[in-house]
Amino acid sequence: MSQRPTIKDVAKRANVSLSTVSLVVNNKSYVSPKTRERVERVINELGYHPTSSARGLALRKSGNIGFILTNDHFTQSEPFYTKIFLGAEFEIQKHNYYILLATIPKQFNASNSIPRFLLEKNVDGVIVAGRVDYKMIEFIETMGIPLVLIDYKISNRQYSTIVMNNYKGAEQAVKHLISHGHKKIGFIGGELQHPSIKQRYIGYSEALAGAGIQPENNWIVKDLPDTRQMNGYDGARKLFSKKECRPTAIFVANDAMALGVMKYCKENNIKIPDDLAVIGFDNIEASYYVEPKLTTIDVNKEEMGIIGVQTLLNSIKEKTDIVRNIHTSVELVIRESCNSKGC
Amino acid sequence: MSQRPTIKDVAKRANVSLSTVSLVVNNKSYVSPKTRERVERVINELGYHPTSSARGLALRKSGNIGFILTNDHFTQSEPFYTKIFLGAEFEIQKHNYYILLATIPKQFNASNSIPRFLLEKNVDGVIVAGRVDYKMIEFIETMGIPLVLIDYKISNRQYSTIVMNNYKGAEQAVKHLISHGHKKIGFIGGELQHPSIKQRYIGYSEALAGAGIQPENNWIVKDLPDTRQMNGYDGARKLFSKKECRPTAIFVANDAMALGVMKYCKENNIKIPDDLAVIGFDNIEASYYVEPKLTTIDVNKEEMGIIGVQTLLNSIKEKTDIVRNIHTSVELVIRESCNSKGC
DNA sequence: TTGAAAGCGCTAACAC
DNA sequence: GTGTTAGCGCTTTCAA
Repeated sequence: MSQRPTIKDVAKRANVSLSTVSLVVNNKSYVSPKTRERVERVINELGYHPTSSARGLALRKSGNIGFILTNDHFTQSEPFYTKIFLGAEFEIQKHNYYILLATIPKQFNASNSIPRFLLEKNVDGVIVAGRVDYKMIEFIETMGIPLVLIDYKISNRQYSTIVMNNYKGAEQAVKHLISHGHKKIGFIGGELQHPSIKQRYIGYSEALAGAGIQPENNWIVKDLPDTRQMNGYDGARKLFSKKECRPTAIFVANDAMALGVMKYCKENNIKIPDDLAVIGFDNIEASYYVEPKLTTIDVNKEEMGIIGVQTLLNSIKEKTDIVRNIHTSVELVIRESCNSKGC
Repeated sequence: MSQRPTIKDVAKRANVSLSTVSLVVNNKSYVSPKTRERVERVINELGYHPTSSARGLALRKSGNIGFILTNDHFTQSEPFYTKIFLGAEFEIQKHNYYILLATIPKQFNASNSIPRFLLEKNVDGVIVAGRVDYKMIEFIETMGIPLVLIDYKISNRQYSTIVMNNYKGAEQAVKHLISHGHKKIGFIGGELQHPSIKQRYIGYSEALAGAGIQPENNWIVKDLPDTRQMNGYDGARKLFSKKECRPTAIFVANDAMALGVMKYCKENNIKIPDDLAVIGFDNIEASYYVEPKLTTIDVNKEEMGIIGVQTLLNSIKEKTDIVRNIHTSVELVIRESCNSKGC
């Protein structure tokens, strides 16, 4: 089997030196049109292409970026992070890079959690998607590798970050409710420490304020341990335990909890959307096949991956340390859990 | 910023030669316990790791495999091929390889369809998922790169192939129908040239034969142009145009067409499952939120990716050209489109 | 058992 | 404008 041609073969055949070929291939410095033409002809004849590892070695660049997320995020059935990943894969191709994927345990452990591509200098930059152990971030930073975080924000530290526009999404949700005539609009949230949930709460509050509505305290449940479905259920129970001044609509901080709310309502004969309008956030897959289909805020996961790649590639190109914080678009998806009849 | 240590640094500090360090790192030949211990200590002190591009250059191996699929397969909303891809990503990590992804146009065009990683010697093997232009396959073959095809079979040529067990799936579907008391079981298929559809048809025929049932000609529609939903609709129309001897159940060669059948039935007041039992194939996402939910054959997409990786890695390791043909598991998913009431 | 040296294929000063 | 040369960091004969 014939070996593939090297730069040497091209040089020999074109009667020029290695460096001339290199110059032609990389469009560097000036090469006379004649020799350029000749070299190019030979390159085509031979089907020459530079070998990536040789070039990588000489340039100390790999042409790859790393994509890190935790195991559980990669394997969970709701394809949130995998969609971000696929969006990144989609975009990276246009830039002639490749993505190397590594999933790591939730708990950082220096001996086995460090992606091999970091150790082996096999990436020129890294995207971290979702919350990972902060030690991981620190490690990447000490290596001096450009870094972009997607759907994860670390307070008090300056990293480039891509997050969905939680504030705006919440605002849209609440405005939608208001436009349907609702005034008593509740909020069910999980851990407010979670930066996304916090922004959604702020969006909720300010949207109400903007409409001149002063929310009652017992419309709001924000002391839930986390954002899983069961907490939505519990939140609804808390909300409806008090008879007086019940909300007619609820903005739930994510779809998982919204599903819990719907379950509670079904069990307690509260009709959605007639007795109660419900609106979620995230547009998870389950949200479009519950009964009634859930109105929610769609998050463009692929876009987050695409913009993450663009942002990272920019910081690789620039040597300066510009920090960018980008909020990606969200969109109200109107389904059935909230209609005008209820007003 | 301190440069990362090289093999040279280790050698110097441990007072040995480069080659000794290399031997230790790679567990080659015999190194005296003393020096091995000393070298290993220094490696840990310095946090040394071999650089992938340097090693790749010396060994003429990249440590990567390529994953090729067509653009339309990558971007289509039904995540069939992306699930195969994610399964492959999941598996590859265990083997200390990386996957480089390339999507190519449906129509092969030598100037722009060839993944860069092939040209730049950046992969040690390739997985091709789904049907691609045969020229692509040929090109990979002439490069002498190990190849595995997933969900694509080329007749008359010997390649390692991973396909779902179409035959068995069809058999299970039909047996399920029979176990519900159905005897008049129809088949709606698309292009029988498609190897998967063909196998499903054979599975259907033999399952009937096994039960001593001789299918009528007008139970069977297999002259449809392709396997899209509208063809299922048309197929159902053909089937029901003849009044006499209608089937009481239909095995449809894929879910997309099954959805078309259901649409036809809804429009023509044929009740599923009471008037007609329907069973599909593929377990696409839509199949679990149609009304009624479709009983179907699940294809384990992730497993196809996992086994694809294992198979490819084996052929990379062996230098011999063993060809493997693997049929991955399928599973009957019982939902609502086919119950006992109808019998 | 270990070391010296050549080579993997490419880039980048620097010289001419 | 183009060639010479010295690396980039590693592996692998071949000697000792």
